[in-house]
Amino acid sequence: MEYIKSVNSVFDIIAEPNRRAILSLLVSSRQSVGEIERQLRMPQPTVSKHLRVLREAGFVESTVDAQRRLYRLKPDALQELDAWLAPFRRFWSAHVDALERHLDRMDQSTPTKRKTRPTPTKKKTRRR
Amino acid sequence: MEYIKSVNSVFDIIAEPNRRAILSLLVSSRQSVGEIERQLRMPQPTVSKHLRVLREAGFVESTVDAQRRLYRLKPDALQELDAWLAPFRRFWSAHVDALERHLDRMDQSTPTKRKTRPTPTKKKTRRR
DNA sequence: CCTGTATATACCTTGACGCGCATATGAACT
DNA sequence: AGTTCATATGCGCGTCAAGGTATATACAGG
Repeated sequence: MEYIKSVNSVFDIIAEPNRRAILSLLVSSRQSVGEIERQLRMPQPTVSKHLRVLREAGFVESTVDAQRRLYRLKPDALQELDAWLAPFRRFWSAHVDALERHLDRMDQSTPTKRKTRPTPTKKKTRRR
Repeated sequence: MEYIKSVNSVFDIIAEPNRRAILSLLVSSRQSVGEIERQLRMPQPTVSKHLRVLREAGFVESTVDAQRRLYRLKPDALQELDAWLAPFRRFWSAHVDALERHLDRMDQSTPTKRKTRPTPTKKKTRRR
């Protein structure tokens, strides 16, 4: 009948590039299997298999539309990942703050070359 | 000499439970290899190999202290993951808002069974 | 009913990765 | 130098998951 799928954690799910592509596609709107197949240019069995994994892991859900199945994202799935990430977010934001303070001290101790950093208005996460 | 490790993306890195454990351990403070080995009860070669992967991927860096090597987190590494997550965060927060509005409407349309939801003071992320 | 379309599943192969074990490298100390 | 501690690396093995191909299921329309 059914074999035990050992793709357990959120991390295993999103480790697969094709699955990430599917998720990123579904975040904008719901899609049928054929639409995913064409947009991502991957063979249909591949799409179906990944969709099955995503479905059983609670990342997506499907509704039937005659022969088609429309897949859409389920909200909660990725929140576990977000939660895991939280401590690290605190960690690196602390470091960004330290860097900002350091640069601010640099700024006022070297009055040459102004205009390098505009006034730090809001505390914003720095792009890599 | 050196063989190319095909563990490329951030997602592959954190797909490994032991690596996640190491990262979670390092988020609080820097640790030596031996300390990691003992705290996580994993054989030393395993620790060293995972640390190598993490180091080459830019997640950690090491400083030498005599025979020991102290490993610490590098800030920026996980931000790529955070960035990838952003669209989904928008997606699910929209859904949480919709749910809240729905529940609020439920609340005032069914005056029976009060006390189930206390007054929605601040907009807080809902636990899974 | 038969045919085309849409999606799912079964089987097989292959390759990657993690582990265990042994060993190498290197530093400190006697 | 020899020994011990700390860490890194090389090798062989087993496992597991992804991909390809073929096939099954299911629905729609003539």
